[in-house]
Amino acid sequence: MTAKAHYWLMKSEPDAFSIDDLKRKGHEAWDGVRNYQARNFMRDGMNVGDKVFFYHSNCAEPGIVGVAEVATDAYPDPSQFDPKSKYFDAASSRDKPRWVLVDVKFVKKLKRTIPLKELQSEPALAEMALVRKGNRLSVMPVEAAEWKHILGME
DNA sequence: GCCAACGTTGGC
DNA sequence: GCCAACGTTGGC
Repeated sequence: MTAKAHYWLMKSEPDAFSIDDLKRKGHEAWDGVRNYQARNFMRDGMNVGDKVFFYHSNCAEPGIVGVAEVATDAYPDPSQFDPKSKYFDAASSRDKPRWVLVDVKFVKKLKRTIPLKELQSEPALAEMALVRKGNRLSVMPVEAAEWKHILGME
């Protein structure tokens, strides 16, 4: 794993866990990721201190609402071992955990939501996975130039 | 709530 | 290893 700093975007449904929840709690174990690509980004790409855009999905105004920071290295997601959890995975074992998570901590709320619509209309962001049709990744990398550009839209 | 897009599963 | 069926995501 390289020590290169990365930027990321992580999606959450505000009904389940919003930027205000993160602000109130200060930090959160980002459990429930059950997609291999998203897992690999957390496991192989993330470093403590990396900055993360917090994105609200599946809501009235989807968009980027805040900034968080990676607070831990990846470790096994405990919910995969809990038969009562909706994230339980019977095919995973403690010896060979299939799913990992990182903790994220609150950095700030943006002054306003930057709506998906605006992100889609920015030529500088056309390459982002987020704005491409049909994308469903819940954890994705963001280029440094894209990061700066988006912060400039606040 | 609808449905398009996409990942995963499982029959063959 | 193909691919149809199925489940999930997420914008609208």
